[in-house]
Amino acid sequence: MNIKELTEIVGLSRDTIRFYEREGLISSPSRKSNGYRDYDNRIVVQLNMIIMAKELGFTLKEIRELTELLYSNNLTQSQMGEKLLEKNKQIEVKILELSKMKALIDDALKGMCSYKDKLAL
Amino acid sequence: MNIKELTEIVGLSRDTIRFYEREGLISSPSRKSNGYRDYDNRIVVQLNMIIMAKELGFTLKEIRELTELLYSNNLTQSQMGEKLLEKNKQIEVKILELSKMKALIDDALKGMCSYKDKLAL
DNA sequence: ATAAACTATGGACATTACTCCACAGTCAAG
DNA sequence: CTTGACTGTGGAGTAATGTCCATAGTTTAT
Repeated sequence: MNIKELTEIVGLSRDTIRFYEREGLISSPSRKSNGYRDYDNRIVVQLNMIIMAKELGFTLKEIRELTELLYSNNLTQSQMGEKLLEKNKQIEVKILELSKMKALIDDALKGMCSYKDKLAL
Repeated sequence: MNIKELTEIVGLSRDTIRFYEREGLISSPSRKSNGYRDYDNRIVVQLNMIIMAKELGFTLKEIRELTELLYSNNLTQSQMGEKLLEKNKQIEVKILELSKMKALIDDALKGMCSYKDKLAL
């Protein structure tokens, strides 16, 4: 598919997709005979992953590292396992922090009269 | 307390703290007679909240909105409730997305475990 | 009283992550 | 064959989020 169609599917701009390509977050797609980029369907999943990860506070650099990891062949199993475990731990921390924030807001909603005390201790 | 002590407690630089003050994420502390900022303990909780929220992908603008919300007096209960519910929904989405990412990584790790004899973790 | 460590301010600089622009080639419709 | 929508490239511009610097006043220890 052309880049236009891809932008409509994933909701990223042409420039952003090209930017991610330059930055190595996605691999360069094959080109048609006219030089146009020609994407296949796997790119959609990859870009949605990137969008999600960004919303969760991962930087592009971290995302690049993680995807390189998931697609890489030149790491030993133990190197990869180590890094994946590390990422997993990071994610667990984030989930915990979100739960805390959610509890805070839930509390605020529950007892809105005394909401200030929750934050200001 | 002076700003130096605060930087040591929360792990943010002097400049960052001053930046957050300029940006309205934290309110201006009172000053000593010599002009030095004089922080009380509540600032520690506030800054830790900000750090957490940032790690979770909230922008400073969003964080400012949320804290303004929590400290505001000029909102009706229903306006506030509405916004808090909205934030809560945002957080739930983030938790869901993190769970998805975790599942993905867990899968990758699981797949590797079929080769666990070779793993030296 | 001097040095070392701390504080203040305003403004310049840096990085990340886009976003826009100018200019040019390609393609499909009328 | 022209027009409009699409694509390509390289490079400039922008917003968010800090970070650094020059200059100057204050405090504490020796």
